[in-house]
Amino acid sequence: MFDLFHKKLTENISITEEQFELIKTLFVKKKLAKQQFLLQEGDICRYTAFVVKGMLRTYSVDEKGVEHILQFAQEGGWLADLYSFFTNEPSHFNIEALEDCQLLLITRSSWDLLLEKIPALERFFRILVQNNLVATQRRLIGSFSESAEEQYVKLIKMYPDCVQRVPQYMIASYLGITRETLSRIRSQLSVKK
Amino acid sequence: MFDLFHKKLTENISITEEQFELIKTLFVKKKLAKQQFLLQEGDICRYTAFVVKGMLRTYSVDEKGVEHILQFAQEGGWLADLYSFFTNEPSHFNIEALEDCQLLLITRSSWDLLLEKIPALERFFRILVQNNLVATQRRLIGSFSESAEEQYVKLIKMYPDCVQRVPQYMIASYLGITRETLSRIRSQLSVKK
DNA sequence: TTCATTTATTATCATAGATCAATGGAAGGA
DNA sequence: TCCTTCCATTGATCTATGATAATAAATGAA
Repeated sequence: MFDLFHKKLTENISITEEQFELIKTLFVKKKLAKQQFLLQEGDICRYTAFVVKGMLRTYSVDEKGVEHILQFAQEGGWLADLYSFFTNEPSHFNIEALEDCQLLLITRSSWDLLLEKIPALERFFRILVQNNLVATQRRLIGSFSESAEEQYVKLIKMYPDCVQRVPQYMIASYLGITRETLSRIRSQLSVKK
Repeated sequence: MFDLFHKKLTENISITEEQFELIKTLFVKKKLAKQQFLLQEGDICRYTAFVVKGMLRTYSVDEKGVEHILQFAQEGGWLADLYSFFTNEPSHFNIEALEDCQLLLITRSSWDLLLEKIPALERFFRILVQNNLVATQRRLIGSFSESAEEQYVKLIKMYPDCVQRVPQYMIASYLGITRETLSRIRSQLSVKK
């Protein structure tokens, strides 16, 4: 249960055995069945989640009712609406399990306590957020400078496993295009080969 | 010189007088004339900059030679290619002064030293990066769900001062549209009123 | 002030991707 | 197994924005 968790934590910072014991006590195990929600629009994001097993998506729904996927998270990844988590404002996002999931959750108050006891974790989360920022910036610039086909090809190369596990229409939503357009792109690509 | 800097630092964390003296010694004053570069594509990003006075843009140039603006920074803002700064990989971005600027720069080694001495700063930068992430996520989702006109109107509302100080074609580049399209949008908006 | 350069506007035409609609497959529940 | 629902594909339009080009306006240097 905690193997992957420990591995990910110690990739960027070093923590003692004792510290890890404390960390373990503050994270809560949680199972989520496929299609269940960890967070729903309008609710306050109470948890930051580490994914032990399974896959989830964070998405929002616009005024026309169209879904836009902000991110997928797989084993070893982290999930939360950080804005809502830190401000206690209602979230605009939904977090939904795409498969049966095992998660480790931490509340805001446990989080504060934890950082008080283990300041090194502050760095860990900064790096996490920073990597996320860099990836999001690249995605934004990519959406400006690349065609839908280029973005799709890049996505398959970067996250081949993720693309496998997720229905096409969610890939389309992640790329900011319609499922019809993605379908056309795919058929064009298969002709090219 | 350090007034705004001190104000911004103490907005999110508390630091002692003594600590602030240390911080001051590690930031270097730098003037940049309009059109000068703090960072050029291919170079390693050696500094994280705080903007005391003036305005700058971070942008990249795609294969077709088109510029895409990642962000503007004004008084009180921070600038760097974080990826390059932390990995020492060559940057894909340019950072250019749009006006005569006064900056406070810190190098990576000073930064490491500083965080060692004042761990609370780790939190400060996490919050900074986190706010940037939230803003970038919103911009990304906005580019999926809103028309160019909607995005432009929103931008004027959010950063009216910034839009004033910057030429139209850079606003267009920031929005991911051409200057011609922005021009059309503006003339349509002026008719509507 | 004048000239050169940069920036903004406007018009026309081209196109990537959206929208609407119909069909065929695949998957999950009874 | 059948049936329902969801998902992917394909075709026929439509539309927002891009590309190109010409001109006008603004800016800055001499």
